[in-house]
Amino acid sequence: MTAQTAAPTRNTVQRALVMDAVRSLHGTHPTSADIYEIVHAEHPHVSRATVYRNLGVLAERGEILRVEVPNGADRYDLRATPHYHLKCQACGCVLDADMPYHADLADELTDTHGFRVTGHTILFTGLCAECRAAAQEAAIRG
Amino acid sequence: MTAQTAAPTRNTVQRALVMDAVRSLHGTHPTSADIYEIVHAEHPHVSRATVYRNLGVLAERGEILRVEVPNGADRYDLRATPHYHLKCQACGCVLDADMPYHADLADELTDTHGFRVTGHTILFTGLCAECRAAAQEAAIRG
DNA sequence: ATACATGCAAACACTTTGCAGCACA
DNA sequence: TGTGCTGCAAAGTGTTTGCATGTAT
Repeated sequence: MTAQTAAPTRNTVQRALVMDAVRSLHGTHPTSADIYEIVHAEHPHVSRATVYRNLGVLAERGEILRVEVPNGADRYDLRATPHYHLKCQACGCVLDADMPYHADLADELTDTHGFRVTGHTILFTGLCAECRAAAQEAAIRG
Repeated sequence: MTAQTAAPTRNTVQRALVMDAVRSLHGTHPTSADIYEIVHAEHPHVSRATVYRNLGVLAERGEILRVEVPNGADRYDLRATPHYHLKCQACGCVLDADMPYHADLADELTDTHGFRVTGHTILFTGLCAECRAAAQEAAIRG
């Protein structure tokens, strides 16, 4: 095992701005676009590429959590402990799931075909409260 | 409840070709690109849009299963019973997980915030056998 | 006959990248 | 003072859509 070279990082203003934006949007599972808008509103010179790059760096460092959503933009959050998510099929919003984390879920795998499992995600799908209400409205009107 | 209008579908040659391609690739979790290539090789006039549209129709009808993979192309398979998947972080390949389906997993949710859960997916991540071997090779060489 | 389906190309959403200049350590 | 970072724009990937034409029922 060679010495793990620490990821070289500089503390740039832009990086701090991205981190601040994520912090300020804590709990809303913002997309990179949301974060870009926050940062860009105050500092118009900051580019989208920089936001993406810094979100990547911060996620790699474990300072923020990247939630990869199928068929939708990646979302970010401060919460670094593993947990699951709910995604609305209608509006695409994402919520944290209030449910214990199954750290040993991979133990249930009977045959991994040589695969080395390092983690897992669970995504619940359905309709959020708002979209459920909207759907009901629409049903009533025919 | 108004009568559920059956999804109108015609049995076109193109639809059959897409279905055949999925069948022939059963077990490999092909992407839409894989399926398009198969179909297009034999029938060059078939367009990408048609393949996408038909994959959508077939998935909606339940004849095939759409596996939505975060940060990667959607994959399709014949197997219609719900099950979980393994995704290699290095090469992006997808395998079926040999693991019982937790039909009542959503019961563990203690607070759904008004969300009506209709389903869930579990995606295990890690390294497939091939990429594991490749990584080891690389480590030995330094 | 008439919708649904097709083919084409353009648009779309999200993300990455090449490159020249800048600035943190 | 050098390498990591930035901004810009362009390219890349995967998918959808507008529209005129075709075809299954």
